[in-house]
Amino acid sequence: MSRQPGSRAVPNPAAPFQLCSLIGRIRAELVVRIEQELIEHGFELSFSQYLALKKLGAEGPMTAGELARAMRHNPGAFTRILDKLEQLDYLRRVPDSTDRRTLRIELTESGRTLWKRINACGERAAERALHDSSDKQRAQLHALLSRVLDNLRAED
Amino acid sequence: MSRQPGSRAVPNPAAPFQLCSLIGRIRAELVVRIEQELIEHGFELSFSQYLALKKLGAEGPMTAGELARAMRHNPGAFTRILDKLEQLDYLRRVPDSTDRRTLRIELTESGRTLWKRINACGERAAERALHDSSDKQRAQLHALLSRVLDNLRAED
DNA sequence: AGATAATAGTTGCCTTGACAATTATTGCTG
DNA sequence: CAGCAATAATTGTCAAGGCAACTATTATCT
Repeated sequence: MSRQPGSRAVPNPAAPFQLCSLIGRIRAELVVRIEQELIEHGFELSFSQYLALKKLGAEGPMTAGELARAMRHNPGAFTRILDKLEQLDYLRRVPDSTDRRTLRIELTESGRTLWKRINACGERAAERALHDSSDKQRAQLHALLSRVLDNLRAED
Repeated sequence: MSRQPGSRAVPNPAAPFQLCSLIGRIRAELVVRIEQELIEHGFELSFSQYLALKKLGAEGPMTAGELARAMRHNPGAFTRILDKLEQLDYLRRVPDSTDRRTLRIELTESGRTLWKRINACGERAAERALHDSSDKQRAQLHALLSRVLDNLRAED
């Protein structure tokens, strides 16, 4: 093996900034870090379940469709995530009084306490990623990434 | 629906910079953009197949294991990706002369021409993401993200 | 009002990827 | 050199997610 895949990339002006590769790797590492944190603290949650609880806790009750769209998850797969979390008694599907098609998804009491604790797992992972970045650098990164996201979401 | 999930996040100093969420969304958007580009140009490739061809084209022949590790793919799943690409005649599994366990993965001629064309798809997606960023900003972003990645990869 | 379109959620089917076990080969150690 | 550990790739099995079809309910249009 003659290469060192883990080392910082050599400066290569021809390569037009491998944004996709960097983003992909960071995301993968973030996911495994958060999953590790969850396991180490005794929470048996998949990453998707973690995301759903996090969103619900942060933004309060919402309909299943809203939550699925917020997580960029298709409704079919999402139903099953809700099934599991409801079965574990972390959330409830409450029928809406005005529209009998929709379901209001609420955290239960144990879901709410769980949320606070898994939230800390995510923050530890983010802090690991950013521990040597100053507030100014974090703000820069946030601004640059936000613009990238907006560009990617813009219609043609 | 009272929220506008697509709008820029409100400035919330309490939230410790949602790095994970931003990265996740950017990655998801990048993937769908590249897949769109591939489809629009008539290439029927999955994102993983695209990544494998891209890596092979950029770095030349390597063993299956090296390629799998470079893509952070486990060997089992990777064998099947190779199966398909070999079946489509984009690459060859060449036995190594010195170690009969390893396979040297090479692009075929048609794989090489395909590589050049799909590479352009990826670059268009990246350019869309960064079109309004200056060279200096791109360099900043690259530096900040590289440090984030290094931090995440560091052992405890 | 009645027909039709649109929306919310669920289910079935299929593909993709993760993990463990397996086979073949090579390196190491006494 | 024999025996054992390590490595490369493949295969089987399973869970997660995407997509399309379906049901129930609500909105729209004439």
